[in-house]
Amino acid sequence: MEKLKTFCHRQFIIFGGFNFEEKVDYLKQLNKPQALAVKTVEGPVMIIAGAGSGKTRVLTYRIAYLIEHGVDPFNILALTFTNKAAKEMKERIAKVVGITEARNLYMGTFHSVFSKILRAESDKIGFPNNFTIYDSDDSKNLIKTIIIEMGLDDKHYKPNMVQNRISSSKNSLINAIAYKMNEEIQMDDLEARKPKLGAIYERYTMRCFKASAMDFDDLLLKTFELFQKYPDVLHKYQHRFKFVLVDEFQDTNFAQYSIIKQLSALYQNICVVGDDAQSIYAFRGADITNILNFEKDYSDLKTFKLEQNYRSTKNIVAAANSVIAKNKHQLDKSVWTDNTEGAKIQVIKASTDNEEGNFIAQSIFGYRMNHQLANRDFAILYRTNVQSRALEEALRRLNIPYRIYGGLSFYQRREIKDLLSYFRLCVNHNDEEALKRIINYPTRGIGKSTLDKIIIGAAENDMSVWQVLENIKKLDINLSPAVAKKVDEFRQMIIGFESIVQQKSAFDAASFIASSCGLLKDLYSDKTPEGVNRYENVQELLNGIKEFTENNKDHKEGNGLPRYMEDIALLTDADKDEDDDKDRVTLMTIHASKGLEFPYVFVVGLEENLFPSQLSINSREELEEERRLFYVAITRAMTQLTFSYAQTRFKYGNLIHSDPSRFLHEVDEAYLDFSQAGNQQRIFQGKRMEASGNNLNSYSIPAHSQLKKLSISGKSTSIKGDPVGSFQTGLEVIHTRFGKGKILSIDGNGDNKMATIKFEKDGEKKLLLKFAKLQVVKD
DNA sequence: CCAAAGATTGTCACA
DNA sequence: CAATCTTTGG
Repeated sequence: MEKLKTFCHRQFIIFGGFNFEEKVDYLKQLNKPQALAVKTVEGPVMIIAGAGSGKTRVLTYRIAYLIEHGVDPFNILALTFTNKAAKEMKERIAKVVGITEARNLYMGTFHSVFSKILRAESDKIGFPNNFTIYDSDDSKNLIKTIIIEMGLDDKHYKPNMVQNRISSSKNSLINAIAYKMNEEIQMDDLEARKPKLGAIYERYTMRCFKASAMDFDDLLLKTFELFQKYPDVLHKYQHRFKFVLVDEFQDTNFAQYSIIKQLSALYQNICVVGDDAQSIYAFRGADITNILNFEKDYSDLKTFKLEQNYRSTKNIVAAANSVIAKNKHQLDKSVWTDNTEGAKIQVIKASTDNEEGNFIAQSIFGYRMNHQLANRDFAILYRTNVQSRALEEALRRLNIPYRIYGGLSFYQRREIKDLLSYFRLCVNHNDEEALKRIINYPTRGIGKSTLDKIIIGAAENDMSVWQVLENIKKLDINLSPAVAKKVDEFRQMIIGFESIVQQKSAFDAASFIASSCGLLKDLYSDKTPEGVNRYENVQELLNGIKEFTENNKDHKEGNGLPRYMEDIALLTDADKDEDDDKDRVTLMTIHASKGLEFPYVFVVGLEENLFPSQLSINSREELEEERRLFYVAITRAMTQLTFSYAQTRFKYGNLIHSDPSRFLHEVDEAYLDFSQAGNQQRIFQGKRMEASGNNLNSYSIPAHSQLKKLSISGKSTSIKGDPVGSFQTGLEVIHTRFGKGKILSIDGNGDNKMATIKFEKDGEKKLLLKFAKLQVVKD
């Protein structure tokens, strides 16, 4: 319980250190709106909580307040956005009301809470209680196989697109039947020349059912359907959860909102906490209008606004406000702070992504020295995960320890998924995706054509894939006896594993399976660095299982592998607690940083087409979401904020040029400090000229291959340097594309200086010296 | 059926 | 670039 997360460290010391005697005082620690929000416990309540306004504190104390006023923790449901948030809040509540009380709270993410309910009520919806939860890779694979099976072109029906379509339908509570019956949707699909989407959706649903599997979205959709179809079940949970609290309400989607409404319909003790300015998951179906609907759905709603920011300096708060003011769609609210003025936001300009990394690493090094800071005081936030690489290299060069959150999840790594697939298949034989993954890994002579035959056999006989294996001799699916024998051996191996799983602890079963299926040996024999790494990852997984086994020795539901699998299906690596006491710089995406705070924050890659993302600049809504994301990034910082951008950056192996992000211009200049930004001012001027009709777009050269070639040839100075002045008439030069040529004349000034060059091959060309990247021929 | 070489393609955030 | 899919020769 004492093991605290690095980021909440500070907050915890300030607000969390209550013991039992002190607990009476906690209300005095709250400001007026906070105290009201805590004490108004009956009826529907909405708390609009600005960034850093003590939202978690309010939620924590509200729950503590409920418990102290006689509410049984057993009757409280608190839904959070991440497992980690749930765990942390539980720890904080335990500090106030004691561990025994806190333990009975029902707290978790929507997905984890509803998966538990679905397992408990699985018979109602025709699923076994050991159903598998497909992650998005599993469902994408399945969708892809279905598209191919149906004889459709996967270039036209792109699996990713189909998956998104199905996912957003589910998030809007539209199941396959409703999808096919909805005329509007059918028209849309017809217009998009994708009339088979409904059929794919239907088949996908059927296949998941056959495999006893649910995807993430099913956990919501099926919970809703369960409650809708079985009023008695709903009634049970309504009585059970007399008080419902929802954190990060701005990020709930329609399905989640609908379930909350179902659950709280009887007592109406529903409290939602959120900030419309921090809604950053619309892409995943989150719907800001839930906040507006909430007012409509509950006429006696009481709304509280938390507007005092306790986290950041005046400068940071003001900068954030100046940015978010650009958004049209938002609730009326003004965040302010009593904190000190603080330093201005530093703006760093770098010529390349690598240089950006170096600047930031140096900057961290400098701050740390001058202000006696720890590594954990720093966070580097970026828009996309790929950006972490240059930063990592730079930090490593300066020996600054760091920790990356996100990226490829531990549980998504190939070797981990392989081993987990064995476990999954033991727990649920019908798990088609798990079976496909391991039936021939490690190789045992069951190739693609055999697998295809089995899958077709399953479809033709209306069976699960496993059932085909069970009846391999009876069914005539055209397998040679030798191959059929191999398949049967595989089946028997899994059955053998299953009996171990039933008898032994999770760790004993897991390590037995890992070694006897041949996976460990296969990885061990691979001595490449990646192979060694994979082996270590598997060991790490096994260590995790060992820990689980130890921790659950006395658990009433045992410490076997099936329970472990339920536990981890919905974990992300943000939930893995490891090395938290190590002092490291944090690297993460802005999305992952939501809810966290750091004294020193770097927001990097502030470039057009990166942040805001290229895919978001076409619609006002998407751009506003990007802006909210920027707002989230700014408001993570407590004392010092730094922005940075690079003029060139590698993307898919090509060097591309970038303009500074429009968001940089949206921050009121009064809060920015350009002294580190080189000729930043000139760039702003350039932008203005461009806007006023001068069409010479000097800051967006397309991704010329010349740039790349030149930088390889070692003349990187010419990218950021200023070679424009050194050319004169008569000089022999080499151009990377046009080859050798002679300068005939030069005209124009400064950045617009243009040379007329006669090339040996291509004749006369007029080139802007700034971009031509000419090399002088030396005799 | 398999491994290795070659071609293709994604192209943003996450439970 | 890197992950994934397809082709090819054994």
